[in-house]
Amino acid sequence: MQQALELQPGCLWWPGFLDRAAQEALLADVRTALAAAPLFTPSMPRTGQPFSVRMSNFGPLGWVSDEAGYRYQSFHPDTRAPWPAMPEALIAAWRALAGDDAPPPEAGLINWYEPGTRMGLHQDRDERDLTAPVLSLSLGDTAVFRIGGAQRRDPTRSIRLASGDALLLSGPSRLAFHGVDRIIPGTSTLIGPPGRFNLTLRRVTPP
DNA sequence: GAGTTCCA
DNA sequence: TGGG
Repeated sequence: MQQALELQPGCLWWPGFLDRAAQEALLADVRTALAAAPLFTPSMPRTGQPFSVRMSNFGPLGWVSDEAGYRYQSFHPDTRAPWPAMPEALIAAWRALAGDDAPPPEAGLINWYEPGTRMGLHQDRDERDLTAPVLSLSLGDTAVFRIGGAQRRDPTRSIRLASGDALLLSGPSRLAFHGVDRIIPGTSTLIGPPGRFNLTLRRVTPP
């Protein structure tokens, strides 16, 4: 495995973690899942304003957001069907990068970024278990990703996450604010239409 | 509350 | 393009 870059304590970045063949295989898993659990448009709590990014999920629990709030639930908000199973390749990536003591992931959020979409600076803190790390895998066009500290006012830095890259938020960076400023169309030939899938693996409940 | 832009 |  490649050497990880530690952007800040607990934030590890593996550029090129997945080779092209592994990216293609994982993309096929994503497409299979989306055939059963189509992308949905989340909306903001209280206001109902839609996100620009569309989402789906793998695994027993999926992250959703609507006027009722942010939460994890076992079924698709539109179809009401259970989420597709977590692909073995994602479980293997978790085992390889999250650490031997991390309990298996329960949620595999699929975010689809088209050109012009973004994700504002936020913390991942809807999990009941905030000790397990969060693992992110990128497929397709490069994203301009921004990460700061555990407080919104903390300074931030920007990196470019390319197709096949892995990023882990653990320890002191588990609650780091982060977001996606934009994606850069035409930087990958993996998907076809311009855009980026981000797959985020999380443990939700205490083991 | 993960929505929204702008300035150097 | 980077920063905030």
